[in-house]
Amino acid sequence: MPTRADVAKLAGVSESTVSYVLSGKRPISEATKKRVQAAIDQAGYKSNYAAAALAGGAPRMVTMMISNLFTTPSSRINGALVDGIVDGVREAGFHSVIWPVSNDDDADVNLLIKSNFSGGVILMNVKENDQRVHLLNRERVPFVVLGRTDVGFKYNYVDRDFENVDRIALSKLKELGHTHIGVLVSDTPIPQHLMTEASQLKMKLKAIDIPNSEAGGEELASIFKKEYRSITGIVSLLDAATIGFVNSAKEFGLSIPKDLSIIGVNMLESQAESTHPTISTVAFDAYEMAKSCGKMMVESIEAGKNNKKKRTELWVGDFVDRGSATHIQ
Amino acid sequence: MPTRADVAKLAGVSESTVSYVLSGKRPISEATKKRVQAAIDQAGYKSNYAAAALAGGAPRMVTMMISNLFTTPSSRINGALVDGIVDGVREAGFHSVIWPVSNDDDADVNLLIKSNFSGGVILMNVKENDQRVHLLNRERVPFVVLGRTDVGFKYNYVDRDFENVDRIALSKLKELGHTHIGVLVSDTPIPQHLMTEASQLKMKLKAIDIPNSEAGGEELASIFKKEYRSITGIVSLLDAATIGFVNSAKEFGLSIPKDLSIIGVNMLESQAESTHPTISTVAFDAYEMAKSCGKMMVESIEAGKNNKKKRTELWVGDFVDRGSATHIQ
DNA sequence: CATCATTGTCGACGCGCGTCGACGAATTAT
DNA sequence: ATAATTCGTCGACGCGCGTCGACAATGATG
Repeated sequence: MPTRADVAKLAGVSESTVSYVLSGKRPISEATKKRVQAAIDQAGYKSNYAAAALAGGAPRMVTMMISNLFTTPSSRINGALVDGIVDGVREAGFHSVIWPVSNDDDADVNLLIKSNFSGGVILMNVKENDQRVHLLNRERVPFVVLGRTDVGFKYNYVDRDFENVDRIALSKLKELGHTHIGVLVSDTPIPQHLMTEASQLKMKLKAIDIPNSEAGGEELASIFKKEYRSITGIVSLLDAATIGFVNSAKEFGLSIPKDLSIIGVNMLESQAESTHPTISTVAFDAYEMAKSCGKMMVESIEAGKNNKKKRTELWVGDFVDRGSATHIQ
Repeated sequence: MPTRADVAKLAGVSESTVSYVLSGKRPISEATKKRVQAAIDQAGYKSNYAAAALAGGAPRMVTMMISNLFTTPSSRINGALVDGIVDGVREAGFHSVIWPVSNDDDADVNLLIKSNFSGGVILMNVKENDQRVHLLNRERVPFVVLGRTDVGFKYNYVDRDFENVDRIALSKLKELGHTHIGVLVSDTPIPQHLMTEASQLKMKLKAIDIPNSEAGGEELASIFKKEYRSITGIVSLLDAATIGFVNSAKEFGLSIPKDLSIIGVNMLESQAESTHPTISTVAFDAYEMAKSCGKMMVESIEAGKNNKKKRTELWVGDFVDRGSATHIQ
C-alpha cells in the first residue's frame, strides 16, 4: 500500500504535484508528468478511496439501490437491468455497487452518500410515490430512476414508453380484427393510457388479475375457456405468468394463436423465445435501456450538483411477430 | 452532517470521549454515556464511514464479489443466495454490498479492500482454481467462499454436501429398481464422487451434456426416446434445463415418471414445484445456506486477521418425493 | 499512611488525499 | 526596458475519526 508520499519521493517532486498529475486540475509539464507516472507504475500506487472520499474528492462510483430484486418473479428482467447498468457505468469510467436495502431505511442511504463514497444513486424498483425519491431529492444527491413514479417534481428517469408500447400492441390486435381484449395484470388496474387508447380504437378491455408466476399463468389457462369466452386477444403486462400461460394453453384445449392471440409487452427476447409457441412481443431490450440509464447517471454526476437540468428517456420498441398473434378466425 | 466535534460540544465533553462512548473501548461513566448519547440523538449524528475507514476503524461491511450472476440460467438460485447473505450479514450487525466485477480484475478488489472499506469478501461463483481465492489469501483479506474450488490450501467455505446429496439421489433410484442412469450436466463431466458411488451401487451412469436452459431441456426431451433407450432414471445437476425437460416431456411421448424417473439435486423448492409434473428433489435451501455463509463471514472478520482457524460447512438435505420418480415398470 | 492499580477523561496526532495560496521562472503586453 | 500575465511547482492545511499517552481522582493493598 504505497501512498502519495512514496510516489512523490520516488519521482523527486512534491505530493501535491503527484495529485495534480493524477487529477489534471493544474498544468504540469510533460517531463514531470512522465516522471510521476513512472514512479506510480513502479510503486504500484493506487489511490486510497476512503482518503479521497474524506478529502472531498469526486467519487467515481454509482450505487444501485435495490430491495428484494432477486427473488421476484421477474428476476430475469431484473438481472438484465443490473448488468446493463453495470456496463453502462463502467463504459463511462465509473464503478458501481449494489446496495441491498431492507425497506426504505434512510440510515442506509446516509452511510454511502454522506460519507461521500458514492457520487449518485440509481433507484430501481420504485413504488407509487416512493419515499426514497423524496429523500434523495431533499439531500441533493444526484440520482436517476430506472422506472417512474409520481412524486410531484421533476427528476431524471429512464423508462419504457408504455403509452406507445401499449398502443403498438393494441393497434396490432385491432389490425388483426380483435376487439375483445384481456389485459394480464398483477395486483394493479389497467393503466389509464391503455383504457383511453382502447376507447379510441373502439376496443373492449377486461382486466385479468393473476399472480405473476408461471403457476399463475397455468392457473389462468386452465379456466380460460370457461371464464373468458368472448376474449380473442390478450395484451400481457406480465412476463413469468405469460410464459406459464402460453406453455400450458394447449394442455387445456386452448390453441394459440388459433383460439387466442396474445402479445407480450413486458418480456425479454430470451423469454419470448423460450416458450411453445413463442410469443409475439413489442420488443423490450432491458439491457440496453439500463445501460443508457447508467450513462445518464454518470453524466448527471459530472454535470455537478448545481446543474438543475432533468433528463428523461423513454424507450419504445417494434412489434416482433413470433406467431402468437394472428387474424381473428 | 454533524461531526464528532459537534456532539462533543453539545455534551460538554472531549471528542475522544464521544469516540469511546461509541466504541466502548474504554470505560466511561454511566452519567457521561447518557449525556453523550442524548447529544448524538439531538444532533442526529452519524459516523462518517470514509473517515472511520481512513482512521483504521474496523469496517462493519461485507462485500459480495460477483460476476455475471444475474443473467445466468440459474438466476433464481443466485437470487436466493444473494438474499440469504444479505439477511445473514444484517442479522450479525453488518452491512453488505454487491460488487460486480468484470472478470478477475485485481484492481477492483483493491479499491474496496485496501481502502479499508470492507472487512471481508464473500466469493460466489468460483471456478476451478479460482485466481480470486489466491489473491484474497495473499492479501490477507478475510473471505468466505460460497461454493468450493481446489486451490491447494485451506479456506473458509460453505457449500452443499454434494457427495451425500448425490448419494441420496442415486440410492433412491437404486431402491426403485433403476440401474441405467443418465446424469444431466452442462459443460462438465460427471463428478468423480458420483462415479464411485455408482460403481459401489452397481449402477451405470451416462453423462448427458446439454445447455442449462429451458430450451436445452426441451431439446433433450425431443430426442430422448431415440437417443437414450436404455436409461430409466435421471439425476439432474441442472435446474433450468430440468424444468424445460420435464415440462415438455409429455409433448414428445415421454411420460414422467412412468417411462422415466427423474430426481433433481440442484433445484429450489419453488422451481421443483413449478412444473408439470412436479419434480422430486434432494432438498436444497439455498437461502438458509447463504444466510449461514453470511454469518460465518462476519464471525471470521470479528475473529481478527491473526485467527488462522478455517471453517467449513456442508449442507445436505432430504429426499423430497414430488412424484417424478417411481419404481421401475 | 504510603504505594500501587484502576477508572474516567482529555489533548494530540495520524490516516491519505484534495485543494488553496504563494512564488520563482518564463512568457507576453505595454 | 518594465509591468502584467501565465506556467509549473511547492508547502500547508483540513476532511472526520481511531487511538495512544498523560493525568487527576478514586479505590485497593501493604
